Amino acid sequence: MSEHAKHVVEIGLSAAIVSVVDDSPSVLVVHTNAGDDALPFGPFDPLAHRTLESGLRTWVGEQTYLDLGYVEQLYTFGDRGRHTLNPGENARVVSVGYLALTRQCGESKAPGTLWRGWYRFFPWEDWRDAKPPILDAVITPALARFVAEAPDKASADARRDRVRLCFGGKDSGWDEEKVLERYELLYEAGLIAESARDGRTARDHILPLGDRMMFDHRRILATAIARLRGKMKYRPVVFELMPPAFTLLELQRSVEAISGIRLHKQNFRRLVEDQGLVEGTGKVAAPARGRPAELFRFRREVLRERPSPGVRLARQRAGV
Amino acid sequence: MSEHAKHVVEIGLSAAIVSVVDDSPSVLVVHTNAGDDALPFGPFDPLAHRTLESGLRTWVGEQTYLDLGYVEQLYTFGDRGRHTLNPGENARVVSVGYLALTRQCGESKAPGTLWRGWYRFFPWEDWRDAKPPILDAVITPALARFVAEAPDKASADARRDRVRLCFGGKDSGWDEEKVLERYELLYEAGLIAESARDGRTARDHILPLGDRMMFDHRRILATAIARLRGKMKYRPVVFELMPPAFTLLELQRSVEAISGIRLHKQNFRRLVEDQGLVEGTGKVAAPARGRPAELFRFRREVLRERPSPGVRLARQRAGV
DNA sequence: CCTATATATACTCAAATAGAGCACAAGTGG
DNA sequence: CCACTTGTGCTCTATTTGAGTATATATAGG
Repeated sequence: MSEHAKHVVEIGLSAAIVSVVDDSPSVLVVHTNAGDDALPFGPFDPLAHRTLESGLRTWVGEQTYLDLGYVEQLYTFGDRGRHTLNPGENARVVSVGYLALTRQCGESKAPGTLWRGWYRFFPWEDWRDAKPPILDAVITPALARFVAEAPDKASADARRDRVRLCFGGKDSGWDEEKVLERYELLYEAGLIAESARDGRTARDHILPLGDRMMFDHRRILATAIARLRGKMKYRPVVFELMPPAFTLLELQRSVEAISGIRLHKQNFRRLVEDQGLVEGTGKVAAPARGRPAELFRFRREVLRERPSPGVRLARQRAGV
Repeated sequence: MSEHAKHVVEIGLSAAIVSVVDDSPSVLVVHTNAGDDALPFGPFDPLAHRTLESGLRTWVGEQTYLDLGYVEQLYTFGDRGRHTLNPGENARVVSVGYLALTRQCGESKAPGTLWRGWYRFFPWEDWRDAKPPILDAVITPALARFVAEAPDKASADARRDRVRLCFGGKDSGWDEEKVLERYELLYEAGLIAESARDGRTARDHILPLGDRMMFDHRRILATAIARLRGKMKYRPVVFELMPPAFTLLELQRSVEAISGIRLHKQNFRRLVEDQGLVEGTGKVAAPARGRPAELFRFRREVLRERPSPGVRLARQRAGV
């Protein structure tokens, strides 16, 4: 071994592979023996692959039979204690998280893997129907306790501000992009399963706040959701999740599914059409009920025309 | 060695440490024997450090005697051929790039390091005085050749669109955030020194387009500039580069230095003050010439009040 | 002292964008 | 036909952004 042996680590690649099925944004998970879901992950072999991304595409293709369309690097995590199976074990794994989008859905063809709606892991992130009840019922009181338990006043103030910025307050509303900030706050407040697993808090402090995942995979998924929610607005990435032809309502439902909020229908259409993101096909969809809608397709040309084409979110006020 | 030996790599941490001196955004570089500048970089020791960032902070502190304020991870590069010293050598280094901001400037106290204005590496990125002459003189004709040399029409169209999106065209203007896209285009078009070094193009194809750097460090720096130019707009990171008290013009000059464009003075002040980013100190600056300006300080409270406080760019039209 | 010049700061005005809603069209199932 | 559902066109207003005018306060030089 070389004198640099102590610096030697393994690179793990984790992928949040996302698809949208029936208005439900889903992520491909590996169901493990431990009971927890994990994101598909594999080692990076620097001899076999020229880039990290090509390494990722290869083993994802082999393991999941999926052909990834859009792939984007999220973040590289090196935290000890967040990636070890057993607390005693010395972690030498650095994991690079990726976001990948794919159109294919339905049952996963790979053994041991399945599609899971991502709000199972983040029930407080889905504001489409209403404010998620878990917020008032569980999270807000628990965070109020977290503020109250602060060692001194300055620390309490800081905690209070952080809670308000993450989860909104009287004046400030819900920011759907702060997925990671919210998860990290809950983790650091010692309220979720991973906090106890990583030895940050006592087991009886834990609340039932969504399903836990292996390693730091719930954190990677939070990063993925946040990135997708943000990116959607200035890059036409939603269309990676849509079939070749779709109605504007279907498109809107996908955007709503991802962002977790309801949009104003007319304004959504205006923004999408004014930006030249779609073009009509002339055909109409088979109407389940109601007036049949025109089928649209993505206009690839926008990528050349506009500097930052994306689906701006035209929020719909709650209760309308 | 374990059976995973083939997956074992070294992690290198590279940092673009940025400061602004006299309206010139600067980056700390290590002057190497090879003549090229390099970003400070060092190995990551997973046994000594719990996180990648703490590892970075430690050796940067040791090597440069700088106390880093703001630190942000940029991207993890694993490309073979972009990080090797010699083309024959088998790269087993994955480098994690970081952006760090620091107020301290003046001469660097660390031996072998010095501050360099970053536009030395990207002369086409500084539009403050005028459109950089290198664009019309060198870059535009070279890229026109790149388009003309495309193997077929579809490829030529794609190249033309890419050039226009990166460098602007008749209708679309200059997007100061596309630093990385522009660098990558020049690299892939085989026009810059690194392209030849990495064996992508012949040596006589290379044009004098800014100073080259070691490894993929110019790419990391491009990523850093792009990130900072973008982040500035929705996070108050500029203040990490400002002294405790400053005039609004000094603040504007710093923002202009980083973004590489001129701003509209009155609108800049309106945006900064309306957002509550600064508060007057009551004192006034010693006037070199002209009416003395009030000294302001950063209002830390905005971090608690506003969801995304940042310095919006109120562009000044060229020629005014 | 007066003027040219440079900077600071207040305020106005128009264009573009975003947010909310009304009205009506075109289908389905009873 | 009616109740209901979805689609589509259009209006109205508030806010934000982009650009410019006007005026205040300093220095330097004749």
